[in-house]
Amino acid sequence: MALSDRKKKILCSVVDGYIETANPVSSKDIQQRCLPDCSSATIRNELSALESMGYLVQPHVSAGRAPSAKAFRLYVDELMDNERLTDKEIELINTYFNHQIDSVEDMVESVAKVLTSITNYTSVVVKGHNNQERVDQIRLLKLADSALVVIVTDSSIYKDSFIDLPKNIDTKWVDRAEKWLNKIFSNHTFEQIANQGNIDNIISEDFAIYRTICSKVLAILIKMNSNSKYDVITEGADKIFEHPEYDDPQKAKSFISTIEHKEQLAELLSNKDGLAYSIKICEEDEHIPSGCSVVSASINLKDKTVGSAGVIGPVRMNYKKVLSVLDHINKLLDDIISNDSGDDEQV
Amino acid sequence: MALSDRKKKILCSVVDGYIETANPVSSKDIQQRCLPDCSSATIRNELSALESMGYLVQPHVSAGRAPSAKAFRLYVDELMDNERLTDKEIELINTYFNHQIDSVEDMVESVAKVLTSITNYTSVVVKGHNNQERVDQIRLLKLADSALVVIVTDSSIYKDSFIDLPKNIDTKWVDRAEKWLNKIFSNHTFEQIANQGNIDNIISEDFAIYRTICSKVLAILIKMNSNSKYDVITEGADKIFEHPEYDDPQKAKSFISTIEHKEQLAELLSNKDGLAYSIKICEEDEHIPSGCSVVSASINLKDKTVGSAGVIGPVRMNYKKVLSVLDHINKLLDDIISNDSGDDEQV
DNA sequence: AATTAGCACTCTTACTGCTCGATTGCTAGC
DNA sequence: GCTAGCAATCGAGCAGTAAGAGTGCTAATT
Repeated sequence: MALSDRKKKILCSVVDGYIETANPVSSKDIQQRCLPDCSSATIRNELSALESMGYLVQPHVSAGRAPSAKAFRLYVDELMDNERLTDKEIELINTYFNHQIDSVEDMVESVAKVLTSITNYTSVVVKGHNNQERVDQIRLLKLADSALVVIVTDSSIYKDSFIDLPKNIDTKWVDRAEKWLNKIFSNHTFEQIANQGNIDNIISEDFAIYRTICSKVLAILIKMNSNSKYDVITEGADKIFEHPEYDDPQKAKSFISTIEHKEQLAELLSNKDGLAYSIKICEEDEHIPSGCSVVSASINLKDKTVGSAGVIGPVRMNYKKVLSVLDHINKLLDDIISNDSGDDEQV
Repeated sequence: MALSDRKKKILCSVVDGYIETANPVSSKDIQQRCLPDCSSATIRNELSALESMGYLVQPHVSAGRAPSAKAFRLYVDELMDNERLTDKEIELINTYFNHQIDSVEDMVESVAKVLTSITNYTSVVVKGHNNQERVDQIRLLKLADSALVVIVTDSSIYKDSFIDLPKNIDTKWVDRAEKWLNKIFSNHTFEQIANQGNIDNIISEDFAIYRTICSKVLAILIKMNSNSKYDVITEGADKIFEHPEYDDPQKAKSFISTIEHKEQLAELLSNKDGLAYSIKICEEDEHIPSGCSVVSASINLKDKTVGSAGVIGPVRMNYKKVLSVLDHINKLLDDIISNDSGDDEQV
C-alpha cells in the first residue's frame, strides 16, 4: 500500500527528528518542524496509522514515536534528500589527503581516519581481493634457503609469503623457476587459478623439478583467493560511546565484539550486487551485530574496485551525511590518482 | 618504615580479596580468610594504620578497605606468591600453538589470542624493533619503474617499502646498486645508520650515480629506526566489559581510546630497563590511560628479543595469573623454536 | 601494652509513594 | 476530513524510610 504524500512527509520528519535528538518525536514536534498548517491531532491520527503499518514504534503510551527498522529502510531508499557538505568539512577532508600517499596501506589509513573524524562513527575499510584480480607477474627473491614470493597483479602487489627452497640451489635455478611460474600463472585471475585446482592439471611431467615450487606457489595463490581476513582495518572504535544507544555496557560490548571479528566485518562491508553504495540496517533480533547499521561504498582506483570503505554505527545514523562523505572521498581519490598517474604504479 | 609481618599478611589478604571480588574487604572477611585467631577489632586497628600509611582507601565510612595503587605496587613487588597454572589451562595454551607457525605474524597472532583467552584481559603484542637490530642484507626487486626494498636483519625481514627507480634502467644497474647498498649499510644497526645522519657522510662523490637510490634507502632505514606504529596488535578489546570497573561508559570509552592509539600502547609495553617482566600500575590521575595496569614480558626467539607481549586491564588485575601465563608462553616458544630450527629462518 | 567485646554512628542501597510534565487516544463538534 | 478539548497513562525525579554493612571508639581484659 502506497503512502500518501503527507504520510511520507510525516514519516520523514520523524526519522530526521529521531536521528537528530535520539528521542521519540511527538506530534507537536512534527507540527512545528514541517506541518504548521495541520493540528497536532491530525498528525496524531496519521502517526497512529503509520504505527499500525509497522513504520513507527512507541516505547510507552506517553512517549512520542520512534522509527522502526522498516521506516529507516524506506527513508534511505526513497524519502531522504541529499545533504551538501559544508566548506569546512570539505577542507578538513582535503587535509587528510594532502600528504604524499605512497602505498595502498597509506591510502586505506587516510580513508579510515577521515571517515571516522567527519562522521563521528567507527569506520571500516576492507582492502581489496576482488577475485577477478589478474596475476601480472610473479617474482622470487632468494634469501638464504628461502624465497620471498612477490605477486604483482593488475591492481596490487602482494609480498607476504615465503617458501622454502631446496638446499644449495643457485640463483640461476631460481630465475628459471621464476620463468616457469610466470608461464603458468601470469594472466590468470585468482579465481581461475583456484578453480583449476590440482597441480597435475597445470604442470606437465617434463618439468618435474619445478613441480614442488610451483605447487607451493599455487597454494599461496589459492589462499589469496579465499583470504580477506588480514585486510580489514577499523578506526575510531571509541566513537560508539558518543551515541546514547550504546550507554548500556551490554550493547557497547556487543559492538566492540562485532568490530573485533574482522572476517564478519568484511562480510558486512561487502557489496555483492555491485552497487556503488550499500546500506545495511540490522534489527535487534538478527544474528550478527545487534542493532547496527553499516553504510559502505566501494573504493575505485582507475576504474578498478580495490576495496570498500564505510562506517558502522547505530541504526539511528545520519545516513545523509555518511553518504555525502563517502561520495566526496571517492571523487577525491579519483582526482589524486589521475593527477599523478604513472609513478605510483605500486598502489 | 617497614611493615610488620601481620600488616603484610593483612595487606596481602586485602589485595587478594579485592582482586577476587572487586569489592572493598572488611575486617571480618580478613579474619575468616587468614587470621582466625585475631578478633576483627584488632584487624580494624591494623587496617586503620595501613590506611594512614597510604596503602588502603575507604570509599565511605561503612565500607571495607580497597587497596591503593601503592598497595598494588608493594603487592606485585614483594607480597604476591606464585600461582601454578592448572593442567586444563596449560592444555588450552598448547592448542593455540599446535598448528604450523610459519611467520612472525602468525606467532604474534597466536600469542595475542592465547593471552586474551586465558587471562580474560585485552592483550597487546608489539613486534620488534629493538634498535640494536643489525642489517644483514638489502635486496632490491625491480618491478616496472619501481623496486621493492627488502631489508633482512639478524632477527627479521622487512618488505613494505617501495622506491622509484630512474626511467629505463636495466637489471644490471639494479644489481650494482644493490651491491653498493650492501657495502654501505650491511652489518650496521638501525641506530648506527640513523645516527650517521646525512647521506654525504656515507657515500663518496665517486659513486654519485647511486647517490639518489642510496639516500632513498637511507630514508627508509631511518624511518624504521623510529617507527613502531604498525607493529602493534591488540586482541580481545571486548574483554574489558567483563570487569565491573568499566561499567561506566566514560571509563570504557577511555579504555577503548587508549588501545586505539597504537604508538602510545607500544610505549606502555616497552621495557626499558631490560627486565624480563614489567608491571605498570597507573593511577587515575596520571596522564595516559586512566586507571589501567599493563603487565608485559619481552618475547625472545633464539636469545634475541623480537618484541613484547602483555595485557592491559584494570588495576585490580590478577597479576599472579597473568605472569604465570606469560612465563609459560615464553617457555613454549623456546621449545617450538629449538625443536624445528633451521627452515624457519624467515621468522 | 596489646587485644577484645560491645555499642553507637555513618553511609549505602533498595524500596515506596508522591507529584509533575509529556503525550497520547478519544469524542464531539466544525 | 479536520480539530479542540479532555481524560488517561506513563516516566522521571524527589523525599522519606528501613535494613544492612562496616567502622571507630571506649572500657574492660589478658
